[in-house]
Amino acid sequence: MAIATYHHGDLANAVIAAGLRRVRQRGLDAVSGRELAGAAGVAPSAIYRHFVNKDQLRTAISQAAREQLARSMAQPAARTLTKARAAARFRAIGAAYIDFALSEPRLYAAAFAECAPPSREDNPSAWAILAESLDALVATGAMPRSRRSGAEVVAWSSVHGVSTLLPSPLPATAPGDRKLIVTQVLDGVARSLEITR
Amino acid sequence: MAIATYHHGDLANAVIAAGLRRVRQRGLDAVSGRELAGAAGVAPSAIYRHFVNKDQLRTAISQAAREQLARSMAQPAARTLTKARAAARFRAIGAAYIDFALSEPRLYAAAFAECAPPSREDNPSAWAILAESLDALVATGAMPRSRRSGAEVVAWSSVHGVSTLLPSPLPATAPGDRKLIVTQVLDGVARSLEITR
DNA sequence: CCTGCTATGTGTATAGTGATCACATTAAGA
DNA sequence: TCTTAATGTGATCACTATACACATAGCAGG
Repeated sequence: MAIATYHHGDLANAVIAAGLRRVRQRGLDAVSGRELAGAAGVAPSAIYRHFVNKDQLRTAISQAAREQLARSMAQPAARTLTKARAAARFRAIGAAYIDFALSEPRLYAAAFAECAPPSREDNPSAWAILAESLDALVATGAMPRSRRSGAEVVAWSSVHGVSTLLPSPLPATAPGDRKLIVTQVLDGVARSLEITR
Repeated sequence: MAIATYHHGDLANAVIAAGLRRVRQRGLDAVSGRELAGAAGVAPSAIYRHFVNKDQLRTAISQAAREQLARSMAQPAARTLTKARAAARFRAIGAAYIDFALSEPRLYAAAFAECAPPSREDNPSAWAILAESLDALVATGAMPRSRRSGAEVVAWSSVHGVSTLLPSPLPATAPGDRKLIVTQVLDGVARSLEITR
């Protein structure tokens, strides 16, 4: 943006981007509309042309954070599907999820802030990525078909749980211990879903 | 409290109690110091004699919520320990945790609000309850000793994950489906830890 | 090119919030 | 009883969300 124009042109996205920056540094609770407006070079009240509420603004930021999480979960699908590759990809998706939570804790927290719960419809990409990798497990015979139903929730629960618990309630753990815990949880998921390779 | 005295006598606890009431209705973000002071029949600034910060106040409320959760997890220990009883108790603890999250969603969210992460030291009772039930599983031979190390995190992750995901991201599920999901996750934990009965 | 319509940004105002501080009141112990 | 430290009060400040009347400009149809 060079010369200041009266009309911003893309204020909504600029505000969300500024919000994400703020969230990474200080967390979702620290974002104030005035500050984001200032960062976008605009008067505080201008925001209300694009968001009815501060809550809606928070929701939009949260949604954007969820999209970043989903992007980081995207793993290259192997061309030739084998049991081992399907299992490895499934595991990599879980590891990516946990990695995101550990490397961007505030963004991760914002993504699951109470204000804006994600749902299957709301967040199709992440859910789809997981579902697809589970289908591949069944297709390659790495997981019994009988375990397929509800497997998304079982897998997501474990991964989400450890992602939430690792940074805050169990912060005393050394990086090495962390890695061990992650491995243990991912192994547990595999055992729980009877995944073999 | 009958006659209004200048000195309240137990303001800190009164404020926390009012805060918990507020949290149950509107969530942790909706609590304002002024309101809690009003509920306790005291001037807004009086709170600062007992909490240095609003953040500390939130932390105290969050801690109180965690204590309620731990209380609801307390399950009667059987006198004569059998494999089946140890397994049942372990499962009941997990189910109680999930029940609490579903019946008091705002309280549960407040308990794990980012401001005040619980830790092993901070919240000994819940951790101790879980650890003890795991020890009982090993003692009765319901779980191989090789799976004991780190089992707390594995179990807690799954249970915490589904507790967090069920109310908000997957709210479309019918009560019956919920029950099925809970069963599936608890079964998964048992399989993951190789618990038999 | 003009003319108006509509989306978008500005400035000001209101009410509620966290926080501070000097001061008032009281409980408890010397 | 007197003193002192703990606790509550009231006034005050800076900041925030939000509403509203007004200003500006992009754009469509003549």
